Amino acid sequence: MGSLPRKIEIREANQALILEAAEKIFAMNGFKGATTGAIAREAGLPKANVHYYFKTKLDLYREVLRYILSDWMSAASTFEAHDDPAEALRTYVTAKMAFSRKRPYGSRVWAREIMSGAPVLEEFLGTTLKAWVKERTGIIRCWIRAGKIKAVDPQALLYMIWATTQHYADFERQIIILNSGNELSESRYRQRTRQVVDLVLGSVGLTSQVR
Amino acid sequence: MGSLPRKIEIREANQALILEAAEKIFAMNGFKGATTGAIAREAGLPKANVHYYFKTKLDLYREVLRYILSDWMSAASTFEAHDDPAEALRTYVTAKMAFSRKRPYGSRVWAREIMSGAPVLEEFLGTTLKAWVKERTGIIRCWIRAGKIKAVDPQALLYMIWATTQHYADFERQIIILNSGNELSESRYRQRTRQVVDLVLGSVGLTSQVR
DNA sequence: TGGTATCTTGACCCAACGGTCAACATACGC
DNA sequence: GCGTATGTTGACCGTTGGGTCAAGATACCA
Repeated sequence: MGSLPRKIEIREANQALILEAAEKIFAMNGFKGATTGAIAREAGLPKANVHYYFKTKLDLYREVLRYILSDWMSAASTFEAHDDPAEALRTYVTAKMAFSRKRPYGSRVWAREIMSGAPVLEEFLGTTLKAWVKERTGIIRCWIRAGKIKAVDPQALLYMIWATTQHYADFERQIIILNSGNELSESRYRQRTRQVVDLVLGSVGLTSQVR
Repeated sequence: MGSLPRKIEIREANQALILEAAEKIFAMNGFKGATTGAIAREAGLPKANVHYYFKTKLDLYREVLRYILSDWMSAASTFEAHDDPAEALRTYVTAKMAFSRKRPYGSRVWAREIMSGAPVLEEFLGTTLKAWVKERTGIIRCWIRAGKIKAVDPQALLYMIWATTQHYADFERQIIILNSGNELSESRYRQRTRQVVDLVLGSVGLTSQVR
């Protein structure tokens, strides 16, 4: 199948397998609570094999976070795709909701890392994310000065968007239980995404055009 | 000092000491990641003493959750304190923000429990909380029918309020790092509380009277 | 086909874990 | 003061944890 040497194929396939298993186990139990044995079991490999591809548990954890970060940043980049605040916010919130749906484990690993004091993500938060926030709050301030949206605190708005969208990943279990044990269907989730968009737009004084 | 027998005094004081320490350690590392040794160290007691007051780690964990729940429910009860939606929402959001400020560890233990699949809280969520949500969404639907607020999805609104207010406890570390390493001062936090209230009111079409 | 680099794995090591226990200390009713 | 119930603690136990290793299997190049 693949044209590249089989050895490399195997290596990448196994690494991906382990990373995916690790993301799930770390999401479930956090860094300290996760065991390399559980990760190996989840991946269907012997423990020693996990340690062959990733020297230590911390190395593996760092790799998982790096993997999540790349997806997070690509959702983040949708923010400035539009000039119009309504369109920009709608696109961003929709992208974040999609991320929560597609990678709930990733979101939970992130949340647990922060709750543990962000020992690994500290540097990223203090540099890349901080710069991102500064830029984005600048854009929001522009919108306010231009009278395009209500005068809200940009950071409070950003945090509300993060919190609300990530809630659907991090608290998925709670949402399911409150929904009588049923997962939100694909169509219900799309509907909910629209409702969240409407709430966010409403919070800055923009009424959704559809209604 | 105390008029009640010293033995009981000692017992309650030690239990409270251990519970507080446990809440912090569980918040930091989750159930599996936390160790009874770490809890004992945090409480300034030998490990065996912790096991004297709480038979197993799971017992202690359950007790910590029960302790948190009582505070959570008292914040929840502020919801129906007012007839006017603006006043009710303001009061509720303010109470939840105060809870996040006062008991950040409790909020994080809750979050971690849910992310682990809610093995212990499952029953509470499926009964008490579910009933609470049903009642509250009913109230919100009333407001909508009466034309007092915009027609938003009640559950989506509730989840947004939970997510946003709990974000200030669960992601405290991230917020601090994004704030150049400084905690939000008491006055900044009060200001932020008002900003969050404004966003929530805005999302349902109510403009804060103050502005 | 033979040699080398990479992959696979059961067995193993030691530290740390949750939990127990027996010996001792303290408080309190009598 | 004396006996008993409660509180305190270092030492200990069996298990599980992260990580290692050496011996074998597999893929690749010449």
